[in-house]
Amino acid sequence: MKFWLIKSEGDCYSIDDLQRDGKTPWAGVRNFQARNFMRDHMKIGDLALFYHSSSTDKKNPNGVYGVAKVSSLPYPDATAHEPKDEHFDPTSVSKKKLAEKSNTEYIPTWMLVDFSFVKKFETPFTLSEIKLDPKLKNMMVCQKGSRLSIQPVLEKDFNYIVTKRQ
DNA sequence: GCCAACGTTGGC
DNA sequence: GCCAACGTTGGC
Repeated sequence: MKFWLIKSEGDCYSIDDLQRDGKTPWAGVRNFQARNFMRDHMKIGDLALFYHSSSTDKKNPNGVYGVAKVSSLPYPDATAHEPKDEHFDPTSVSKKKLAEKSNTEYIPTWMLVDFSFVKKFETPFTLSEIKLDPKLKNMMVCQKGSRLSIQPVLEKDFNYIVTKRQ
């Protein structure tokens, strides 16, 4: 079993949205490294820290707001082929057309997994808290310029953060 | 709103 | 295959 950190902009899709929905497809990831983690390394039951990024609201600082769980096998991200979608990817569409024309198998560019709600922390474990804690100094998320929206997390770091919020 | 970091694209 | 240009992320 592995552990992850998944980022979402809090005012775009928050832990509250996930709690309400119960489960959601993690659509819109358009970074190969992040996709590879979902497609090649996640297993059903893996746990992830749910991180809110890019907050401008002081009342909702950036940080870990709760826990989510991988709840599906990887499958194609349909939003990549929806022209109206924010994350529409014309390159992936032409790849599909080319495959159909040449009668070869189409391998979807973008794959995702579903995440289901596990818990919401009573108080978020903020980014500044992570940065101040020497035990967490190696976490990817607190390193400068770390833009990766899906990151692997060490089990000890995962447990440390979750335990501190129980 | 600014800007550093960094992934991706495209010309050569 | 290099690298400049460009777009996006995300912290501040």
